[in-house]
Amino acid sequence: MVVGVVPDVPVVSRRRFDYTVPERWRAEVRVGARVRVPFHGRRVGGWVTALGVEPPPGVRLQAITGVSGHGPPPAVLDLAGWASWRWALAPATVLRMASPERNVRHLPALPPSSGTAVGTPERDAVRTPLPGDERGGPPSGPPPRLLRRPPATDLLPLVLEVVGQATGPVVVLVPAAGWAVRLADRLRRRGVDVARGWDEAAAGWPVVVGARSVAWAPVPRLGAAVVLDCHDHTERYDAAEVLAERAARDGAPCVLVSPCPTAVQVARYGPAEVPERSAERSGWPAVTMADRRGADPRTGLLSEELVALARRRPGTPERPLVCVLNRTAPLLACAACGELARCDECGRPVEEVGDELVCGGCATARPVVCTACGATRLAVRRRSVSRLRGELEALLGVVVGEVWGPRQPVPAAPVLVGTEAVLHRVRHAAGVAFLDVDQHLLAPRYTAAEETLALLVRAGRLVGGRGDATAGTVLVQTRLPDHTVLQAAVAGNPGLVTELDVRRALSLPPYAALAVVRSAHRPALEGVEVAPLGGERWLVRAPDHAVLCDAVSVLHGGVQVDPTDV
DNA sequence: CGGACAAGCTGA
DNA sequence: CAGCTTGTCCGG
Repeated sequence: MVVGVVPDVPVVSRRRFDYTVPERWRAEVRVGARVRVPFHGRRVGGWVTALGVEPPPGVRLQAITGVSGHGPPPAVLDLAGWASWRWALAPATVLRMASPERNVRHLPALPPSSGTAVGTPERDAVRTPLPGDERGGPPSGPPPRLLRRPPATDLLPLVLEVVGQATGPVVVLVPAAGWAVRLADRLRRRGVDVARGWDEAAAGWPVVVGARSVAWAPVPRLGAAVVLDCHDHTERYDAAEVLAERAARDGAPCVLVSPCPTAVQVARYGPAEVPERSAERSGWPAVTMADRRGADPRTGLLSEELVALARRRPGTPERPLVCVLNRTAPLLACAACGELARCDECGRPVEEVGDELVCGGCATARPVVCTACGATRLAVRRRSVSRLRGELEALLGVVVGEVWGPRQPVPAAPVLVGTEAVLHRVRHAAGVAFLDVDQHLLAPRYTAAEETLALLVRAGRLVGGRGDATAGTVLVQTRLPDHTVLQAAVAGNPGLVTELDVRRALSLPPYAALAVVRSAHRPALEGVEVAPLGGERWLVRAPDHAVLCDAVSVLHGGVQVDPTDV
């Protein structure tokens, strides 16, 4: 018996290596199984991707040295092959995400209430080896649904509805592990059997709930997929897109929900199903703006509106007033009128280089003149974070705690100051104040507007929707009060964000597909546009992902597809 | 990735 | 030319 194995060594995992299987492991060696193999003088892990293969002539095969346990089922192996093409990742990198953290030798029994198994692992299927992006037409299922639901919506009824209608295992993808635990508990209280780990998912539990990696859950064939907060993006790949692709392959219904679907998702899945205007508005938080254009640069972060908010809604350690401030590059503002100095072409902040203002994004240069009032003196708007805490304490007369890192404990204080990470560390807030929301809006990334809206969504969850009488409020301090993201948040209407027009004008996704390649020399790629980004980084642009991914597939590493920091 | 081996550099 | 660094190749 000869099997094809993908070694758990990223650089060589695009190739398949063949091994013989000694008699004692034949029963355990399935497609997807984790095995140990001798490889180039050492032993490494690997995944069986094909059974009964014909080895190339003239190679003397070695035998596998063990079976570690279960691995991803055949459908997930195929999905991993697609994902490694789609995001230019080594197959081993993707397969690790699709494999259990600890070896799983035996699958547990199914829960008693679920009666019959909703999915049985395919034991002897013979699959095409990785990489394998040549796929047959998917079974026709319903098209994915993109639902826009405001931040304060309870999505349990929606999940229960999908679970109730599904004819196979349901995978629910949520944006964070804590959310997954809470949702799973609530589902169990409603009598739903939710898998507690990789092994139970593989055994055929009817519902699997989790963050990112649940997109790779070892379910042989999906009954349905649900993605909550589908706008939430991950670093190397998009888990929501993985799960949607998987549902399409299995002909399963897929529901993607978000308060603020991205422009790319609207282009891919069609316009979102939008709730009634007043219902959506009442699920968004009450957002007020503090226009800081006329503010003194030295007191620019401490507005009257902030003081009023602290008076009106004094925080408690359980429900603090949260102040968000990003520690990023300083911005330039007009010393006379306070207008931010931005690029005429693309609107991003500029830096002073010699006697010119140069755009950090498109490198367009212009003279040092304020476009609003014509003054020629600009002031650096740099923040001293340590000073801010003291100023807030003096101004508000209460203890102010700092939360800057993801690790340190959250201090028990009625007022907290931190970077946007603080929004992930607190569950409830009396109010959230973005002390300088322009830092987020003008971040040098084309997704800055969408990411800022997503931050306002997070803030909205902490304070509650304006339809709730006990809810808090969100304050945004800005010199860009006309920005569509802020207008949309104030109106509780994400439909006001006209991101697609901007993207079309600048040939950005979804009107193009982008990748960043790290290389000392200009990469020689066919059929795509290559432009230098500086610092050994190159921007690759193609009309769509198929062209882009095919082009960069000749490179062996240093490729990031769908980067946001360009 | 990491070992094997070849080609290139250095100092006596 | 030994002894070392750097580069290239390749794995079943």
